Amino acid sequence: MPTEICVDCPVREHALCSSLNDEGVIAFTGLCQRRCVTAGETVMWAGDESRICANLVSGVLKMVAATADGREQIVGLFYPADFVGEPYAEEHAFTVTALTNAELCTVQRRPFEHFLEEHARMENLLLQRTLRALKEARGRMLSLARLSAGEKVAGLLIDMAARAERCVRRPGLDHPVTFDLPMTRGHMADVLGMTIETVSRQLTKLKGAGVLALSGNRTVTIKDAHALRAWAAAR
Amino acid sequence: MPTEICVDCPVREHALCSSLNDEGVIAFTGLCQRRCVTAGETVMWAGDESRICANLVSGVLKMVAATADGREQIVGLFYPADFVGEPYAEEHAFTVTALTNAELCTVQRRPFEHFLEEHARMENLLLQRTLRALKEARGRMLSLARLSAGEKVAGLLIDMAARAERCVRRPGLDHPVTFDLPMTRGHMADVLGMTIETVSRQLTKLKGAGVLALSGNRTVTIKDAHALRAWAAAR
DNA sequence: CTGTTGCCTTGATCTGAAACAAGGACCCGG
DNA sequence: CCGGGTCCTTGTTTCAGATCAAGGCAACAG
Repeated sequence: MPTEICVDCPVREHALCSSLNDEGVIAFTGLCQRRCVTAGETVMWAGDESRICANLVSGVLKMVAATADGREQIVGLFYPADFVGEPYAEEHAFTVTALTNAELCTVQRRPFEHFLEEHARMENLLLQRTLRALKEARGRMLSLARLSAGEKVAGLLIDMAARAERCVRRPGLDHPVTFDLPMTRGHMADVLGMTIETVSRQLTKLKGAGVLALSGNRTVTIKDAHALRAWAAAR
Repeated sequence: MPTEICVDCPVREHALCSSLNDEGVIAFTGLCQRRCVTAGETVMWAGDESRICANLVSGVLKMVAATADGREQIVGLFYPADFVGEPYAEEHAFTVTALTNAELCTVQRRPFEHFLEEHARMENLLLQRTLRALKEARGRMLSLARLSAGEKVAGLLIDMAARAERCVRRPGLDHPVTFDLPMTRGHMADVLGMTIETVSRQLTKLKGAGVLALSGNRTVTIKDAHALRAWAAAR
């Protein structure tokens, strides 16, 4: 039977742990440690020794790549149940920072690698997730390199809406949908490889075209999902 | 003892197969089939069912992502010993095409997935390689989104020189090094998210600055590796 | 109530790279 | 030797998005 730390875990069915039987969960729990971080706190620093990995329990994290002179690019976002960290790497290549308050279930990297050896189903699930993350990263390379500002913003809105929807409603992105952006304009710019000003202008343009309504800085209503998709594909 | 197909395999020590003992190699060989492709031939089509995976034996392949209206971005290059394909995916997300004549050692996807289950060391090696590919893809996201044309070209030259060097000489990228570019200007542009013209102009600029010498379309001499690195980091 | 701070919008200007256009070098087949 | 590819370079023009600059607005502390 799973130990106490896990019984009320909100991501028990979705995180890597879902690959384990009760016995496995008990063994894994012995290696894990819960950790809470506050918004803005950095969990892993690029260049530091890769000592821990983690399953994200709640909150949102960003992974940031940076040039020597300080230009930054968000190269990954992590949501609850996602796996974070770089097993088999000696040091972290990127910095991981909390966008919101967050809760992590951390494991030491070495013991985790060893644990994988003995739990093939978890290793396999990690492989499948890594392959999916790789596919997603490649898709984003296309987007960063070849889409216009308008396409990028529209695409990101669709992604975020889908993710927000999945939490509250069944899928199907049609007819007015209202949700809160999980990030600031600045973070959107960092994800899309643009500047804050350009993101803001594109949102204003979308509003002017009657595709969106904006209220406050964070709340968005998609008034015309069809038009938004067209915008994402062609503008 | 490995079967005939493998005894003279040039990547036997570097491909996924290196994780197998002789027994494993024999079993794996039973699933494999050699296939030769000519430059320009497409090996996997985006949208097609994912039916095969492969180890690249010789040659170079590109993986291309494309928008609906035809804009393209190379999201990965494959060199000998690299693993190509999308296990656990129902269909290919990207198109893979040979840049040069190439030789592949192909496996049916399903039997391969099944084989992995029974050969944990190969699965683990694939996991490690996938993690490394993911890290590389993320690094390229930074480059695509935030570097200038000059930085991108200089960086790619350094990468290609390092890869060429590794084949002929010991590492150490100092003092004049001459090598052949493994791709056209057009491919460089597709990798870097730019146009042919801009690539060409940057090379001309590098030549003018005395950092490079160009002879013919493909042959490059790095005359000042230090300056080239500076160019990659700052221009 | 007021000053501060963080986040967002909007306007004006600038600029790097794309787009467009023309021509050169090389290769190959006939 | 010629004609037609393919690939590369170079010049000119154009434009999307960056940069610079100025406020607006809400939340919050004092």
